[in-house]
Parts: sequence; structure tokens; C-alpha cells
Amino acid sequence: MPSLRTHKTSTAEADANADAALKIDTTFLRSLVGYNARRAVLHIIGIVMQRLAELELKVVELSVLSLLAHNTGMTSRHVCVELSIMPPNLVALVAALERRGLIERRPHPSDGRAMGLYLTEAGKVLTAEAEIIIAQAEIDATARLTPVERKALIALLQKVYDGD
Amino acid sequence: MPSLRTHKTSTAEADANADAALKIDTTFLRSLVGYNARRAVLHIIGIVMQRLAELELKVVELSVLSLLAHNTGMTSRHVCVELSIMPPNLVALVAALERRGLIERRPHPSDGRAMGLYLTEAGKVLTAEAEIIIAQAEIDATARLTPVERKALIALLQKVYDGD
DNA sequence: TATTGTTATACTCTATAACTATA
DNA sequence: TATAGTTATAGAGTATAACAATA
Repeated sequence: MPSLRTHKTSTAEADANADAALKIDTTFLRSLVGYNARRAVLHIIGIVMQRLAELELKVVELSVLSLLAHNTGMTSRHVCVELSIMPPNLVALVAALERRGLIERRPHPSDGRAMGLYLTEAGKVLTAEAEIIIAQAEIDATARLTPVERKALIALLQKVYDGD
Repeated sequence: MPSLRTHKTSTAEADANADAALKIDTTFLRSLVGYNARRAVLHIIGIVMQRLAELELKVVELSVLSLLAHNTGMTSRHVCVELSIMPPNLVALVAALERRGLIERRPHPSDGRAMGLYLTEAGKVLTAEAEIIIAQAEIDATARLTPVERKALIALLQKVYDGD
């Protein structure tokens, strides 16, 4: 019997689908970039999260640390804009990183309202270590891709969201 | 997501990054598939969500309805596995769709524990309408991609997570 | 007046333990 | 014993309103 992808409904098909181990038709969902991208994110984040847990870091915390490592003195507001975090939700995160001695908050030189965020020496060391771990975790999580495919995938994804 | 770059320039300071919105170096984060995929998901989901809101549907609700449209009689458990939803979290969702008269729950013919999920006529109509809307929203959200690029992107994403 | 950082809070999403009725 | 569905609940994640200090 030929593999069927009918959209008709019959009692026989209903009973067939009600039975155990069957093929589920996900043709429509799999035709959507959003669905596939979300599944890929869940796959990758799961692996990355697990590896970062060894350093007691969450993915969003590493994102903030990495941003500060390459943009020293960034303000909370700019971190929020860059990572699409609502300002109230960054407060506790920054406080936690400061409590762990990974970052420092210093008054902005010319804007009395703002605080610059800086990595401490311990923060620099941990961030460097975390970036190596996360880079390897990413490679492992996308191991089915060749380096060329991986590069192409990243370029296509950026084409989707760049300009936001 | 708001624009990341402003066009204002000001006098140089000792700490360039302490000054307001200059170019932020995101080289490391942008080298990660996970980071880029997540940004792309946020971009697409935002648009899709907005369009589906006209039908008072959430993305996950449309996912369930679409799955049932093409796999009539699926059980809750199979929906959970397919969409990575925890069973307790599907209960309220299914109840809401049933309350709206979009789906029906009927006893499984051979397994007294299970319930088959079926679209009602109203559910079929709404799902068909929603699939058209979401397909167009996806095209719009990925308008910077050519059809060939879009197809390539989907294939690469599936290569990342398929087998999970 | 507008903006930065903050508090408080609420809403959503996701996760876990335990129960029931069937298998 | 194991599984499908459910309840209750806890924990993240994300959202808005409002305030003080500063621009």
C-alpha cells in the first residue's frame, strides 16, 4: 500500500491513528522555518545548557558575560537592547553575577544615571573558559553539519533577523 | 526587537564603550548557531503570533490543531511527544480547544485509558484558515530569503535536530 | 520631558510529584 | 508493573506600571 498523505477523514484512518506506533504526518509544520528553527534551538540549547552547568552558568548569563568581555563598560540598557531582555529582568541577573565576583558596576563617567558593567579578573577567566566550552558544545550539537553547511546556516539565519 | 544602532556621534572618551550606542561587538555570539537560530525564532514567532491573534489562536494551539488536522484521532500522549509538551501542560490547552468547540475527545477504541482527539467541523474550518495565515506570515517574516534559500535553510535546520 | 536603573508584581511557560483507571 | 490522563504546584521566563535620580 502506498504511503498516504490524505487529508480525508475516515473511521478506518481514525482507528489507524488511534493505534500505537504509527507515522505522524508533520508535513505542514515542517514546511515552516519557525517550527524547524525552534526545534533546532531546543536541540542545541539543551546540549549547551548541560555543558555550561559545569561552570554554574546559564545561557543568558554567558551571553551577558561574553558581551562584556568584548565590549567592556557596556551599560545595562545596551545589554538589554542587544539581548532583548526587559530591563527589570536584567537586574537580578546582574546582581547575581556581581555577587559571584564575576562583574563590577561602576558609575558612568559622564552620565550619572547609568552604570558601566565590567568583568573582574575572575570574570574574564571564567568567560574565556565558558566561550571555549560553548563553542565546542555548539560543534557537537550541530555535528551532522559540515563546516560549510554550518556557515551557510548561520548566514541564512542572520539574513532572517538582521535589521531588527 | 528594537533597532540596535543609533546614528548619533559624540566626542571620544577614554572608554569608548562607556559612551552611548556605538557599534557593539557581537562576533562571538553571532558565530553560534544557537544564538542566531534563537534570534530568528524570536523574529518569526513575533510576526506569526500577531497574525494568529486575529483568530484568537496561540502558536502552540495552531500546532496542535494542525497536527490533528493531518493525523485525526491522535492521542494526547502522541501530541505531547511530537511537540515536546509535558502531559500536564497539554491538559488545559486541550480543554480550552474543546470548550471552544474546535476539537472533541472520544474514547480510544481499544485502550480504555486513552482519548482520541478529533477536530470538529468548526475546528477543521478554523485550522485550514489558520494554516493559510501562518504560511503567509512565515513568507513575510522570511522575506529577505529567496525561495531557494528558504528551502535550504529548512533542510539545514532539520539536519540539526532530526533524529531527536 | 525623557531616560537609566530599580522595585513590585503579574502573567505565561515549563517542570515535578502524585493520584486514577486502565493495560 | 507500567502507561494515559489528570491534578496540584513549583519554578523559570517574560511582561507592565510606577518610582527616584539624572539628563
